[in-house]
Amino acid sequence: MGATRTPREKWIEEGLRALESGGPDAVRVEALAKRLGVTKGGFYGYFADRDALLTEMLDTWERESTDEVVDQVEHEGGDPRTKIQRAGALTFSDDRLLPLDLAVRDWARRDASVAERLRRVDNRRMELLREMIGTFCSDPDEVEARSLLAFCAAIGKHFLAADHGDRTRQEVLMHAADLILDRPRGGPAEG
Amino acid sequence: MGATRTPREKWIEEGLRALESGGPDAVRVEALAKRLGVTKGGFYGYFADRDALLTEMLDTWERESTDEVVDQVEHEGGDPRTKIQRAGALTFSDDRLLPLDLAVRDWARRDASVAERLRRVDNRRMELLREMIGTFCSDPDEVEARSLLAFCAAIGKHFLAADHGDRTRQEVLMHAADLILDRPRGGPAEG
DNA sequence: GCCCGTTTGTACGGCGCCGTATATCTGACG
DNA sequence: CGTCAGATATACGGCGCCGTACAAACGGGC
Repeated sequence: MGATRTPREKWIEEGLRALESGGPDAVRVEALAKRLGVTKGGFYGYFADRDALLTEMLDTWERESTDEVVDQVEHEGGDPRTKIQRAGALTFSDDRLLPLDLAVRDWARRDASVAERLRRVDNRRMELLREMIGTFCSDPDEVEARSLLAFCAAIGKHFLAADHGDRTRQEVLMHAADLILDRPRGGPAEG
Repeated sequence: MGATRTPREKWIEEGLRALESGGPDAVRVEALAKRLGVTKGGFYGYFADRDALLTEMLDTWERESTDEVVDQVEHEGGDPRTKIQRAGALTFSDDRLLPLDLAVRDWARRDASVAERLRRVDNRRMELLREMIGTFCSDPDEVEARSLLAFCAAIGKHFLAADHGDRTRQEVLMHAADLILDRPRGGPAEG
């Protein structure tokens, strides 16, 4: 049988890249093919249509955003606090997951099925935050409020365009983390 | 002269509606025309091209999001704290400005000129937050951190899909506001 | 070297959209 | 009631994309 130059995963990868940089509307079969140095000829052998690709892209994203993060964290070990911080760093690091996360987050505002997936993912992340914050805060209502603030800050900082005078965004965020994590000034930075 | 059935503003309004519900890619001349019960015939009398419409839409948004909010607040009077709270309520109320805000915010991630506009708008809003929070907090670093958190929460809550067990999002947010505004439990809700 | 299934390229019809050119309509005004 | 300017409709060519049909290239097994 002929060698597979452009397998399923390649299309999904390229699709996710397009999603990152241009939203779901930028995921176009012919455009992806061009970027892959191929024509769309092979595409319809793997996917019924464009929607099927979008669905598989979301499957991939959901898996990478939850299971793989959890697996990797569990595999590396460490005390609970370290694990949770590593999970946060993985999820909200600037490399691959974050831009995808922001794109999916916006997409979810316009598509109920995407919103449902995001809900599952966000719930798992909130669970991690509750765990971490629960280690130093006993009031459950306050744990929930602090977790929400931490999550909002982790997401919101990328949707926010304001300046901070002499300070850098990073400095202000560290200070905000001090408030959320209820620790004196200048603690270690969060993810 | 013939009566103007579909003046400039109608196109901009409809364009903003499309932006809200489908992002910038959903702003299509012929689609807008159909929703207005017209053909695109008249459109190119008002606008050079589709980009010109997008620019004017952003002009309108920027004006409504800043000047008009400020004017309206100043006009109604009240003590400073009330004014600032009203500004927040206007900006982050759920009717018209908010969905538009979220759409522009996402758009800004992919278009530098939109990002520049958003920066101007966000800076004005941050200024209001600093003022409000400065009324009860004297440390400037802390004012900045709390303002950022408040802003992130106001934006982030709409991009967040997590549940909160028995609590409602609103309850958790009120609790979070207590933390940000450094007040004992159960203070009045923020916008 | 030759089948044969798989993968890829090419060609096609259709659609929705952009922007232009030109025809038609409409209301104000004389 | 006609005229005229501006607003709108219609028609057009072009483009990029979708999904299908079919033809060409490729590589393993014989």
